[in-house]
Amino acid sequence: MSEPDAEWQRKNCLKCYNYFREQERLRSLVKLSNDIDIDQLKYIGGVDLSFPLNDNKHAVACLVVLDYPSMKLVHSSFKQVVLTLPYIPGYLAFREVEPLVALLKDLKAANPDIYPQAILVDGNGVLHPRQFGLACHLGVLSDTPCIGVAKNFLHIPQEGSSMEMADVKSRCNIALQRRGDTVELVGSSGFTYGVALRASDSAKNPVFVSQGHRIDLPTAVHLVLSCSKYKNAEPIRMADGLSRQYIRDHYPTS
DNA sequence: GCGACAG
DNA sequence: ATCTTGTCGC
Repeated sequence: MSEPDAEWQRKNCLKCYNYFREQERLRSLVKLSNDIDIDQLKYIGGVDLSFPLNDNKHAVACLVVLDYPSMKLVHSSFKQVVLTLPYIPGYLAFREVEPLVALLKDLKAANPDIYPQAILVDGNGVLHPRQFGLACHLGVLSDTPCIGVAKNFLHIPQEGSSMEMADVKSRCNIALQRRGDTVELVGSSGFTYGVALRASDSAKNPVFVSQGHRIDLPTAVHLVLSCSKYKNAEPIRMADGLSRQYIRDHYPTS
């Protein structure tokens, strides 16, 4: 069963708001060189949103800060969100980025000492049709180093067979044998979108790591791996779990 | 026209 | 994204 008016809604949103052009404008502000010195890293952030069941109007955004490298939780904050847009592949940031920027801004004002030197974002960075996913968007708007960590592969239309889902999957099945193994995601244009990373021995499926802002790819991969006990890196697992907990406690069961 | 598509 | 229990393996 498909959803005919989801398609209708998608096309109208794009026409009305020119999100495509907005991404192309902000893309020029992304910095792909490295600002992170892992030896000096003290705090690492994680962000995520959770949604109540049978409710497409509300969500809860969560920011966590963990001590590095102990991965102990040192901060968590939440923001309730009223959603205005549907989820559209390639335009996730327009649905999620604003509350995340607000949470970061509030933390910087209230407790600058624990403001994270880097943030892991649930979604993609430059692994994106216009090389400007949520992790880039959040990084640019907050001027904070960000890394995209996605649990699923986002299809990149114009980049040939090496970036097709079937091809990526088969390459991963062959190359990703144990924790730390990676597969490079390079398009026919020569652009490196990111890597598929096996973050734990027990998780067969990889995460997709890409540069968001002010970080290079090797540093990003190293950092994600060093935060990973399971498939999902601890900062993201924590933000995911706590925002879900918040939903349970603040919204009626449907 | 259909398919493919982070969360 | 969201629902859901136990269960298999180290």
